[in-house]
Amino acid sequence: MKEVFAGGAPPAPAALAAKVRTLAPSMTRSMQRVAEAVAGDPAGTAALTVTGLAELTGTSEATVVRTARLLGYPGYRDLRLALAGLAAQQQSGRAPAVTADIAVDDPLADVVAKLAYDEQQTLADTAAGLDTVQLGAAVGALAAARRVEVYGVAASGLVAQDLAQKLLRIGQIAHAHSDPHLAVTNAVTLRAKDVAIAITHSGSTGDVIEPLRVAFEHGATTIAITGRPDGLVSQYADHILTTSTARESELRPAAMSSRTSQLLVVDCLFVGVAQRTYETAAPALAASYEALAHRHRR
Amino acid sequence: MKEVFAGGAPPAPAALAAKVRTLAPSMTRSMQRVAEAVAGDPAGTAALTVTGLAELTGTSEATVVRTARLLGYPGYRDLRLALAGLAAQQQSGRAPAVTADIAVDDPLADVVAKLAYDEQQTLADTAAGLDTVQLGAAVGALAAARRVEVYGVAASGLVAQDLAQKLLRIGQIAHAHSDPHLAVTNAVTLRAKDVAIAITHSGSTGDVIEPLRVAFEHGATTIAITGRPDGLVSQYADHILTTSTARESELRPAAMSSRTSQLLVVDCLFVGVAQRTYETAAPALAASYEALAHRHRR
DNA sequence: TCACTCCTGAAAGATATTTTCGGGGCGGGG
DNA sequence: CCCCGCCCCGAAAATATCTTTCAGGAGTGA
Repeated sequence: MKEVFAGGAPPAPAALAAKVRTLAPSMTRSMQRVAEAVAGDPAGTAALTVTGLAELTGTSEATVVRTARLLGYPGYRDLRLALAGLAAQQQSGRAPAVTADIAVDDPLADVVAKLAYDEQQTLADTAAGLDTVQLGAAVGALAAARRVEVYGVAASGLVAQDLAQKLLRIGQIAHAHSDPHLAVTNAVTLRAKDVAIAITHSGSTGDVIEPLRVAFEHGATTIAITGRPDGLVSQYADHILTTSTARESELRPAAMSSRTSQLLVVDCLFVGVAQRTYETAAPALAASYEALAHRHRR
Repeated sequence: MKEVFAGGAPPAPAALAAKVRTLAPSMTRSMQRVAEAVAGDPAGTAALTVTGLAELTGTSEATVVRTARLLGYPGYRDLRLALAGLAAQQQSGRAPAVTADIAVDDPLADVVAKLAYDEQQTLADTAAGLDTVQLGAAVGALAAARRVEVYGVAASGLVAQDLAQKLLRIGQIAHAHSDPHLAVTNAVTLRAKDVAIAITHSGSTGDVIEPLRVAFEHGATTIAITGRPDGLVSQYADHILTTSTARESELRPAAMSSRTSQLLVVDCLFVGVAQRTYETAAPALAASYEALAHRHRR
């Protein structure tokens, strides 16, 4: 039987604690015990059934239901839902501790939260700081490129590989180099219409600057992805894409956030190029997907 | 066979939307309808009984309960409580997620904004969905490991390298393998106290599963980082770390968000291990920083 | 086409919630 | 001081809701 709830009063979301105080005087003793338990530990009581809450407060199911009614809910079931909501709010509300640095004795849950938060922050900063004009120019150069070479070492080397992998999948000729000698050797062979990209957080990684310089001097279009646009690498870059830098700490090396930032830039480049060369990129993407399908079992 | 969902899986409050996306592929059609309704309108569905939700989605009560179970709750009742919590958070919290797909003719500024937003979302989902118990177990195994081998191909291969690089910097013996044959060859040499990690978004990449299986059978501790905890790879994993999956589109291949998610997990592992082995990790970090300093010019 | 597996929903079974109903405490009047 | 009546209270019945079982049936591979 569906009992239509009388008064137009919709259940209270967060005002529950207040309501308890307001109505407490008009409650009987046992109902007060129930209300008290509910207001004192929303999360805990939300996990209990009527019977459970009745036992906890030393009362009966009937009293629990009566209390729920008095608080403005159609029944205990609805009070319980409201409690769950309240608990969730309280839970999410007390999370501002994540702005702190990661400490040696932080529990893992905190580590996860802090890392996620920091990386989100890095992404926001990068997106805000990215010069879309420079990005557009870089995309244009890539889309028209005959061949693309990407230079990066260590953590940035992985980003370089990521970019090369992506460009390959949309039919571009792209390679990543992390061996500085081979990179220079490779750079010597570049000409106009070729594009060279250097990725370095510090902007002063010699092993990466050198091949970019060589490419630059041989007439290739050069792009730098760096966290220090005033760094040495910029001297040889036609287009400069700036990544953001987050504060680092002992347990959170700079490589972590710079990588996140660099990857976002790389993704933007990739999508930009894919848009510009959609006619060829789309089939290439589909084809590479198809070709790999049989490598997955079951 | 590793139990994927049983035991230590605590119900997820905010991770629900992410969990739906993660598990959707392994759901049957009717269960997907239920999951979709739940993820699409938490507040609305929280107000419904099993029967109501079954009718709304055109399925049966049994299917609704099955879906709740699959999502990690003991039954529908608990799913409903979680939904109420989620609804409350959305209500009080930030604006609803309005993620438009990236279109071919989006201006670059939009591309940047959308990509950044999507990746932030992915990070939040991953953090919310990460099982800290599993993470803790994985960290423990790594901290005590004599030797660590990481397997991954293509995009996941880069993540594997990233993890290996990081572990090396805190004095662990770690290597990444992307050549499947060499990986298997390597896996054969593993023993107890060694740790093998497989990284695969699909959970069914044969080239990565095979070395993990070999390592598993040779007594090494095995860890899987995957977006499909129900995938084949989990059979050979002692610990399973789940990455989140964002919906993908033509211009935004799955590799993009899965990589972001995987990297967060890797970072968490790294920091966790660094904490546990702080005595040796801190000097190692400092030393590697020092050793690279002269490679930066000016 | 057939056998097989696995999804699916109807209905039985188990729990949880709500309602009913009578016992009993407490205060006021006799 | 005792009796009466009011109303709070909880036990248990009644109802709603959730869970499990079971068998039909769709889809799939041989």
